[in-house]
Amino acid sequence: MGNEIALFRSFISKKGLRNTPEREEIIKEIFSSHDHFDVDELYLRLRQKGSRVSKASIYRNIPLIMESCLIREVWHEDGHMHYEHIYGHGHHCHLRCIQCGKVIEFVDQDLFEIEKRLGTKYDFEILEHRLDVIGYCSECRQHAAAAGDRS
Amino acid sequence: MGNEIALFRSFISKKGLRNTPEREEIIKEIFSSHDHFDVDELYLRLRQKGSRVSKASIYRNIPLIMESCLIREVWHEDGHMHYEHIYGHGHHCHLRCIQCGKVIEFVDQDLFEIEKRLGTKYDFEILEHRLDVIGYCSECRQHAAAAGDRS
DNA sequence: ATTATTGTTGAAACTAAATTGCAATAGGAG
DNA sequence: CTCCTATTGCAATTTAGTTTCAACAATAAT
Ligand SMILES: [Mn+2]
Ligand SMILES: [Mn+2]
Ligand SMILES: [Zn+2]
Ligand SMILES: [Zn+2]
Repeated sequence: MGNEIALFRSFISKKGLRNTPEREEIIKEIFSSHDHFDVDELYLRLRQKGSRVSKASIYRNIPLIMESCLIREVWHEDGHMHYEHIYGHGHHCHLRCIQCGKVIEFVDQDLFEIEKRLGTKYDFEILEHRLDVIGYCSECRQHAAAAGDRS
Repeated sequence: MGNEIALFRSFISKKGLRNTPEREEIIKEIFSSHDHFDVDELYLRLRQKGSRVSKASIYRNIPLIMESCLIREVWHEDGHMHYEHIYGHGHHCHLRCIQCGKVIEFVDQDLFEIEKRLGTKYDFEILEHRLDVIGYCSECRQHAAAAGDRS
């Protein structure tokens, strides 16, 4: 999978916009890792590799990368937005540890049933669902138990 | 239901904090409507009723009101956080129209099954789930169809 | 190849949400 | 009532995100 660049290039061209080295650097850096990311992190990663791309350019290009369906917003945390890949990643939801921040991705077919049921009941044309399940992972629960904080 | 005030009062006392007229005004105003709300809106509602409570006090008290389980964060939209009642409101999820902003609250028992399944599979102690289902409501779909935008 | 058009860039200014420092005030325990 | 210290309003600050602007560069036309 190194197709993101080509896809984004053609998306940009089709919109009558221009392919620039900055756009290439940004999209490459985003897809150089499979993790969830945020703007600041991405900016630092680019800088560390010697790129001179500005934060303004990242902020300006993220909406385009979302529009091209390569990434999407996942959650707003610590005062800023976080993103993840869509391309090459398939639909999934998140199980998150409130203590250590661990994230587990999962897919549950029943959610599509629920979606369908809701669409019928409330006469909605449903585009997507986002389920976040939050709690304590096994490590964090063990630590808490050892410390005697919770049951 | 006018019990929120008493509950918050005793929560504040138990924490060794102080009950003030500002806290009373804020909690009363929050529970004077059943709608989702944000800080600015709440501030304006208070001012219109002649309250002199500052925004800083609202920002300082919202975390306490959340800690007392009377309200919670629902979603971050238009650059700021939105909240909703928990007390007197029961757990529910949201179906939202991406076009007009309409929000429908629903409860689906299958979600608790999914929760349970995930807890077992990934060894998590689950605290809660949040499901947002987004799409177009029937009115918005009709308008779009009339305008010939989508199928 | 040259030129014209116009989208893109980095830097800096700006906006708005949320937080914090501070001096004045006021709960509430004793 | 007295004292201790939490809370308040205000203003300053911080930070995410947007916008302005002049220099630049991708692309199409000539
Ligand atoms: Mn993910
Ligand atoms: Mn709700
Ligand atoms: Zn954990
Ligand atoms: Zn609608």
